[in-house]
Amino acid sequence: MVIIMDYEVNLARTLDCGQAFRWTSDENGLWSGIVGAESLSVSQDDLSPVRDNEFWSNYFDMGFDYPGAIEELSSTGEVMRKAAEFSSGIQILNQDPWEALCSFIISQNNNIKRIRLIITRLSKGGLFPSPEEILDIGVEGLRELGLGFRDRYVFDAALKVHQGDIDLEELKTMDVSSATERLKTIYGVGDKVASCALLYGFHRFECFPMDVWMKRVMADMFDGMDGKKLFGPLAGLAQQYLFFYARECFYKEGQHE
DNA sequence: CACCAGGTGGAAC
DNA sequence: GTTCCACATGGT
Repeated sequence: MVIIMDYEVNLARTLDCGQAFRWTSDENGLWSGIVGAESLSVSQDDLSPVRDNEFWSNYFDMGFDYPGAIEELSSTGEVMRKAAEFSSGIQILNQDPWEALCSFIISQNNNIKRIRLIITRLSKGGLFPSPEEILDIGVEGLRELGLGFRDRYVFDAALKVHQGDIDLEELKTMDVSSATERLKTIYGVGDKVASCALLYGFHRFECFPMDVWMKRVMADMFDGMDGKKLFGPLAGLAQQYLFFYARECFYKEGQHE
């Protein structure tokens, strides 16, 4: 028996689940953001600006078969089925690779609120700075923007991209393990940041970022199993669902104790 | 005023 | 190989 679940993009979940850091909503549920040189305001009630525009349709990953993916992930067990159902509507955004890389470098040993704060300051309300602009800001300038000890990390990423040691276009064509190793040559980029950059900036769904939350999830809900092996080509999506489910339900106060 | 946050590099064992 | 720790800074 095939169970068809009704699927609808959930704008708030998609933009506020911790994969992107530059979207804000007003009290009426109007979401505004800037991607590259494009800006958009959109609401759950009217997603047509997304559906009818090639750029935004791609950004919101409208071409991917989420209902099918949910069905496939659900077959791995009841916990995953529940998490996918709870998180249904979250799309994995096709973010700018450079911005995603920087954003997740900044995310380390940091909280989401302050990650947003720093990225907003870096962007000065407009475009996210290019590698060259980061170099121009300089390590001291980055420190003044509140990056803390991550200033050197972002600077080194900018330097390596600028010099061509890291070729973002080439990364798109490389297999995941090679791309991971390449990204890890950046000072301050380890397995977790590399996998976030590849998942959110390069749409590599087999990446399974292991942060403190996902370590808890795999230990508590999956008997310490390897998420990458368990969820395979859809591991990244599974991770996003489980991350959201963990934070908003499973470990939330008053739930499951 | 302590303690924490979508980790990582480096030293010590 | 593994474990421990400093790292800046804004929020609670």
